[in-house]
Amino acid sequence: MFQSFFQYCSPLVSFTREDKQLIETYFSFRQVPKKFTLIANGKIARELYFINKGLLRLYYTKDGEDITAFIFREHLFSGSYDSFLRQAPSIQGLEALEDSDLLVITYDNLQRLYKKVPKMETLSRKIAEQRFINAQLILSSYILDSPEERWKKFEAANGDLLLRVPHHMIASFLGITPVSLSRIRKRLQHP
Amino acid sequence: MFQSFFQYCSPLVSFTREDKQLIETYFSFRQVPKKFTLIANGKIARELYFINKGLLRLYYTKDGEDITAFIFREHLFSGSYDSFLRQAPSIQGLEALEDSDLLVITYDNLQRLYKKVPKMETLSRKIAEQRFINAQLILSSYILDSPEERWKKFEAANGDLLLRVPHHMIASFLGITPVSLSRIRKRLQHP
DNA sequence: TTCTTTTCTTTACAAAAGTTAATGAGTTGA
DNA sequence: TCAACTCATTAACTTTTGTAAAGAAAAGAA
Repeated sequence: MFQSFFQYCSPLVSFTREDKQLIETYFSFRQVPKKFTLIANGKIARELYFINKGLLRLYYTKDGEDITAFIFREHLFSGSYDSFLRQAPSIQGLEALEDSDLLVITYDNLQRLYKKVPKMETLSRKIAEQRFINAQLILSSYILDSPEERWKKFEAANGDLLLRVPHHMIASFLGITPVSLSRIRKRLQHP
Repeated sequence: MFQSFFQYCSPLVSFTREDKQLIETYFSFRQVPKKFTLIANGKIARELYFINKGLLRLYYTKDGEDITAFIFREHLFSGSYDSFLRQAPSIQGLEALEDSDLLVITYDNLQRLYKKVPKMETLSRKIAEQRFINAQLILSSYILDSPEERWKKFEAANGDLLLRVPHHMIASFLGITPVSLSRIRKRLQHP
């Protein structure tokens, strides 16, 4: 149950056997079906999720349309961090794109865990840093690359997702319309 | 010298008098002139800067052109975080847009400080979280808003910078060309 | 299965931004 | 002071993307 979680942690902090046993008691396990909404836009994100199996999508809603902010794969932490960290209403929603198995920790439990296991603070700092670096990377791609280049990079890095996720969700993540994505794909097929 | 630094910290962590005195010894003071390069593209960022006075610009270079990634104001931490955190070559440069007064801490000193003052770990985590939230905010503006809307928001939030920073640097931050920014400004003047 | 919904692609047209180049105002520095 | 440079704006033209609508294929529900 916690195997891939501690595998994810091990390059970041070294927990003792006792640490691990304690940490496990602060998490709960949850299975959600495809299309299940974990965090609704406007609500406060009280939980963070480690994905054992499945796929979660973080999205904005604008003019009644969904715009993908990020797609989380298995063996990653996921959540509406912005809302979770500030404990303020979320401007993003989080939903399952596939039937998913999740490890869940609440905000309050995490704060308690910081006090019980100080190394959790280090883990949290490193995850926050990683997420920052990642956000920075995506942002730099928006700043530096054309939509076509962004598509190429996405395809190279996440080719498998193309079979698991509808293209219009990927298009909005790339900052373009499905129509434009279709044109780009056509352009690249017949160069 | 450290007044605005501890003022910045106080909502995040509460340092004791002894903490503060110790922390001060790990920083150094530096004055740099306008146009001074603090971190060159390709070098590893070994330092982080707290801006007592002045303005710093983080930028990418693509095809020989500068593209602004962020503009740091006084009373903020600044640096090429990506490079600093990973201690890997920077894909960004950092330069002074005005004569600036900086508090400087090195990577090694920061690691030592974590051990001496554990609360620094909490401060670092919270700063990383803030920076993540900020990157997220900028990214969501790229995803959700048109260039025209981004300009309006920038003007509303950072109107004072328009007098301190050349417009073409702001244009590249907004993801458009100076020509396009000029058109947008004209369009908004005569609606 | 059959029917409905979702997903993906295509077309034609409109709108916006990029590119290149020219102009003029304002600064900088020798 | 005067030449050189930087910066902002404008124009003409090209390229790209957005919008709206329609049809085909695939997936899901009754």
